[in-house]
Amino acid sequence: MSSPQLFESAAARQTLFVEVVLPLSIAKSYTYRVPEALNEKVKLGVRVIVQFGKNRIYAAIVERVTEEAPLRYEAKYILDVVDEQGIVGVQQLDFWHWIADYYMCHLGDVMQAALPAALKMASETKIRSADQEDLDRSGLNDKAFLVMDALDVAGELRISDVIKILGQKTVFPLLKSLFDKGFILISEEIKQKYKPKVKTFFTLSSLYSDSEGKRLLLDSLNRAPTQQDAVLAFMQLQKQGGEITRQDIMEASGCGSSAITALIDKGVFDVKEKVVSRFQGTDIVLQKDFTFSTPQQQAYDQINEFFEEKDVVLLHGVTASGKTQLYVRLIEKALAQGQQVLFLLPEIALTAQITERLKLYFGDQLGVYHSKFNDNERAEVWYKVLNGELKIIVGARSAVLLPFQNLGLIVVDEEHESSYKQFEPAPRYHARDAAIYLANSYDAKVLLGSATPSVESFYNAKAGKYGLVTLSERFGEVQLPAIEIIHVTEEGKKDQMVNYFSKTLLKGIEDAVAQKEQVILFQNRRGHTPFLQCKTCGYVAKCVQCDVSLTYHKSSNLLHCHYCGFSEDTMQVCPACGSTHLENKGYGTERIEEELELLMPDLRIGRLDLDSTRGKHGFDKVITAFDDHEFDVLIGTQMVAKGLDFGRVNLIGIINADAMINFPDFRSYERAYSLFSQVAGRSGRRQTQGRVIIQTYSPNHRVLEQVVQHDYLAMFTNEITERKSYHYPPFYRLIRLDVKHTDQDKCLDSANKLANLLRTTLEQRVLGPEQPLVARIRNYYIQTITLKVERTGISIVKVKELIRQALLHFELDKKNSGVRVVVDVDPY
DNA sequence: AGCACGCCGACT
DNA sequence: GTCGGCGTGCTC
Repeated sequence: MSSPQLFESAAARQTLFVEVVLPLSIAKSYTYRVPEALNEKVKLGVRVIVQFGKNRIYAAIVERVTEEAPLRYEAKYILDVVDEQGIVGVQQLDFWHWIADYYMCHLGDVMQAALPAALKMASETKIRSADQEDLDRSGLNDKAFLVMDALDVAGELRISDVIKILGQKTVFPLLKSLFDKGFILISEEIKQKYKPKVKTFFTLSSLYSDSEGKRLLLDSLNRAPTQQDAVLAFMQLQKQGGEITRQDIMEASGCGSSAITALIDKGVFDVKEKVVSRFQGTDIVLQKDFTFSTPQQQAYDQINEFFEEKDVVLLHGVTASGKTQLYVRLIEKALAQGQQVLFLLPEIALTAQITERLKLYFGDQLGVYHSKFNDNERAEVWYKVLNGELKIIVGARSAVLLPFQNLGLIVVDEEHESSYKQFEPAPRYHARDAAIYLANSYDAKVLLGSATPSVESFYNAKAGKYGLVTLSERFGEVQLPAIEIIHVTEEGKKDQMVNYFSKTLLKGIEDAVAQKEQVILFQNRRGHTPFLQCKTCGYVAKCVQCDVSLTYHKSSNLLHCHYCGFSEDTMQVCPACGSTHLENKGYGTERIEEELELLMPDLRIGRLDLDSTRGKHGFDKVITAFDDHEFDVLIGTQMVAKGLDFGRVNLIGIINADAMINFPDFRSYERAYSLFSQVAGRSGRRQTQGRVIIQTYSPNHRVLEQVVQHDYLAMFTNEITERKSYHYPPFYRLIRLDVKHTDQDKCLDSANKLANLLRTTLEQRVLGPEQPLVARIRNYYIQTITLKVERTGISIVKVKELIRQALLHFELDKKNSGVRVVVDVDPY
């Protein structure tokens, strides 16, 4: 028997291999060999530097460490190990696998979505002149000469720079020949993008720590009054305690930066660098002392009771019923047990208001995470979640992918929101559903909250799969708003319409503003005019690469495509027939704003849509301005519905309800119901009853009746019967396959082939192909195949396996080459 | 995702 | 004849 020492050294000499996840959309998994010197360093979840392909270098994540050498090929060596500790744990890796499996995408896709860019690291190939003076350049051709000239000037060039300089794509052979001849050096440089933020702090040299020293110091500076001031200011600051920066001293003394530099040179100040957080500490006092109302207390008790036996509880609470306070208490409870909490919100938009409220309660234990944050900030949150420094994360969809350690609770607020689903690119995951899986793996609990739960969640609750808790009383006895329906056609006949505004709505706005109240107008369409049509020949301005009409935007004075971002100059003359009779058809938020300005010139109007809220704080600015009563009226798209509380809003106008209701999708009624209810919920928060005016062409539509009656249950019952008879979720699962190609015929042809392939095994579950609403985007024609899969009889795993097989067959057929297939599981 | 390889049309 | 276009296939 060998001694432990001997055994250990034998292990160290063992050849190790690592299976890694590359940040690429690739189906295969790759194995690298570990140089002996790095044996101790390779661990699950650490990043390793690997060369992949000829000259590309990536930071990959170790998924498995093994002693088995790959049989079919010689493994390349890993070049280095980046991290001491894994930046993801076993649970994250398992979660990544689940997402890749369930949503039918590659592990690399999930890695791409999960890691902040700063942790992904990029390889940048750089070239440099070899500085060999004796080499004769006269034999070089023009292009090579150009490259060398540029290198003399710049010193260093990236390959992409060379491509620009030469104006051609293939530069590699040229660079290779230059390299072979010894003219240049090619270096592969990995740079770590994440840099911690460092601040410089000042302390007084230890020579002057006692009062005698201080006196001598000040005396010695008699002939340098500015420096003397600086030192005095510093001493003053020191008394207040805390860290002192150059900025602080400059502000307190009024001296410049040079005086301080001089003092550093004299050895008066010691400087030390310290890594600081990018997030400002909150000095806000925590307000922990609120008390529940009786219904809140009951709901709280019920939730906890359900959590004893169920993993998920749905909290159905009408707007303003005080859900946030329930969340706060539940979060506190999880924190008390030393657990982490994830609080999901549907959109960046929402975070500002709720985050502020939660920050009031939880201070620095709380971190915020969403896509509008810059990479360094995101990487910082990542590390703090990993090491447990942050206990609560408030974030949008991608926050479920953070490396939690001991998750105890996930709150999914506004769980019905469709923005929890990612559509482009893969992974096309639903954050609410993924959260439920994730919670299960941590043995954590999930609380879904909504005033208008999604039909699936409510069904699950009714079926007993989730606990169901209802909060039906509005906090502080606020009444539900009174909702009026305006029949646009009838009003038009009675001459009661002014363009798109009914006189009732205009009068309502006038009255509200006279009472110093505010108004929100909802029109779910951005831009000015959704399409421009020639009155003479019927020509419509269309996007060159998509099958959609271009929307005129007044702010930019351009025609924009909302699908691909294309824009072009607007026209005065019809390009088809030369007629000048161009008609503006339809209304977007900009046009509503414009016409309202004309009708009521004294009104202060603000706009809230994608265009008016660009930039990190764009949304907050508009919201704050409205909250400060800088506007009387806020015109917006569905952004205005997202759970914002404004004290002075008492009238809501929905300009045109029909577009939403008649949208061709199985969820359109459900969506319309929740959107209208959420919008309506913005009115009448304080003493008075709010008022909602809905303009429509179909006043008797059942959804509108249900909105007026505030009857969620009626909507649910209706929907659930329809879903059952037409084979939709929650009774059937949907999987959508989009077939895309630049050639319309080939697209249809291949789509038919794929559908037939699928039908051989999945039979009548396969529907289509059919042309989607927008048949071409970015020059790609699209055909859609939909699978409806029953919940019993066949396992979803089996179905996905059959789809994978069909896709494999499909790709083997050369005739389908160049055709892209996008799979979307639960495409809603 | 890149990037090389390979096969076709428009020019020095 | 070659340059450079794009389609196809591979990367441990």
